[in-house]
Amino acid sequence: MSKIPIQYYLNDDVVYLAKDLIGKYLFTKIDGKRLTGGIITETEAYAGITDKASHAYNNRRTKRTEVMYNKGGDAYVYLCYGMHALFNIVTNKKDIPHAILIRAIHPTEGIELMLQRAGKTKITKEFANGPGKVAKILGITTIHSGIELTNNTIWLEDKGIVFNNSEIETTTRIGVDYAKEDALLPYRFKVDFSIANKYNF
DNA sequence: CGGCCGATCCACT
DNA sequence: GTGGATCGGCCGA
Repeated sequence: MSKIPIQYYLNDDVVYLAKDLIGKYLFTKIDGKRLTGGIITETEAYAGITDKASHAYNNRRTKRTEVMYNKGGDAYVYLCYGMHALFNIVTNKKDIPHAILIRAIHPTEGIELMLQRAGKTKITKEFANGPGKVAKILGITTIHSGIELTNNTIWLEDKGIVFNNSEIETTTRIGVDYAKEDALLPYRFKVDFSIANKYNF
């Protein structure tokens, strides 16, 4: 067990962290018994009060976004389009509302349970390639917003997987056209399914 | 209090 | 590649 410690999440460079999270393991044990998880293969950085794409832009504080102002290492989960839970990791110090959206994983642990949660029978490259799907197969819902990732419900581990820099694609973020010039920032990082797959984790 | 819409996904063509 | 599902959060009145 090599759970990532709280200090990791306090780093003040959210874009660096978003890229560094590629290759880390994300695990959940929602019912306290059964483990599910996989390797993070896609992330997006949301850089706080100066980032027009962030829920915390212009220091906006609401009941929903309040957990983004916690110190790094908490989960921020919110509902999108009325039906999809989206899982984010809060980073940086208290009152600096940075967060990283986990957009895709490469499933490795608890495959049967994850297939069951998704209502699928086999793993394809489409299985865990969107943020709504990731939360669904891991059993994450909005009730988990605000919990600490150093506990045993949702946590990350570093097992030493490092992708080559050339294997990590950097692009603009998805679905943030409303953020105008900030929609052009290179804050999305992803490893293609076929690349993660060839390592045969 | 009413109305708009989103850090999406899937079925269907 | 397109449109419908579906609802909490947010804003303006």
